[in-house]
Amino acid sequence: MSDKLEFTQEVQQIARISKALSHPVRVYILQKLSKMNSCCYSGDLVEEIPVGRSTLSQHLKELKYAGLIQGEINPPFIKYCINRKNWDEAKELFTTFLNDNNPEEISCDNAESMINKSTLSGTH
Amino acid sequence: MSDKLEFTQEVQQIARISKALSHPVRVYILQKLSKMNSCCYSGDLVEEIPVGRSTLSQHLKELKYAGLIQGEINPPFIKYCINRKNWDEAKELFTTFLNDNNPEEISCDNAESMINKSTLSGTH
DNA sequence: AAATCATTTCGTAATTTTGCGAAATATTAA
DNA sequence: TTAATATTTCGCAAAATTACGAAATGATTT
Repeated sequence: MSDKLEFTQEVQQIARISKALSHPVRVYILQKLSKMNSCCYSGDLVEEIPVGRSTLSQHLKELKYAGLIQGEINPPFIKYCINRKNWDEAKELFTTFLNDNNPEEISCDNAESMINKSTLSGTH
Repeated sequence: MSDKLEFTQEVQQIARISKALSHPVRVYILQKLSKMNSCCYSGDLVEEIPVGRSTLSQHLKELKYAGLIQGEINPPFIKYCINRKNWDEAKELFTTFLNDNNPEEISCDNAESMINKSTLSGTH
């Protein structure tokens, strides 16, 4: 009851992948690459994305680290592609996470003791 | 061709939601809340999650700001629930993003000029 | 060998995130 | 009114993220 828990692999993986998806540049790259069978030169990307070359390189590195993309070398160019296997795994992971709802079940302890509820506004 | 682009609403929204999902504590909370019709006291959560009360409060605030949860007041308790409407919107958004692949189509410019490709290892 | 080219790594700075304890807030109980 | 309770806000520190230009890397062309 009062034991702190270790997060499951699933929770940690979703957090890790979400972190990779937490920047517009990286979402854009993934959106583009996931739609193509082929790959993109970093040089092609830098022309359409409003960041410098070294910054783009960092974002690509992060996506590579997260396993979502992979590179292919053809010097002096480097092409990046979606890592289909991991992309499909991410797809599976998010689909489960987002759809595994049981809105009928009530599982929270003190759930029934709620009276006089008033909805909070969602301000910040 | 060389014009820098503004990111679409879709790309920005996915990045924003992903940021909210980019921490295990927040993923855990959402996983739990999305599975219940009811809500959770912050006090219930702090017993199972390995962070202090003020830190938990901050995570809840972020999820509230992202629109994924909402609070209900029953002083001195505050219950948090999933914001079903926005949760379903997020579901829709990610489903589209993750499944809108066209692995057959080749759309990258210099795509055909690749020879001698060798796969990069996914190290960091 | 020297120049060129695409990309990455390095060094650095600004900003954001994460975490905690102490203090503040707001309601209920004594 | 005072004490107790649950949660949030504040102040702060450590760490991570984001961004850029300059320098380094690695391969090709002259």
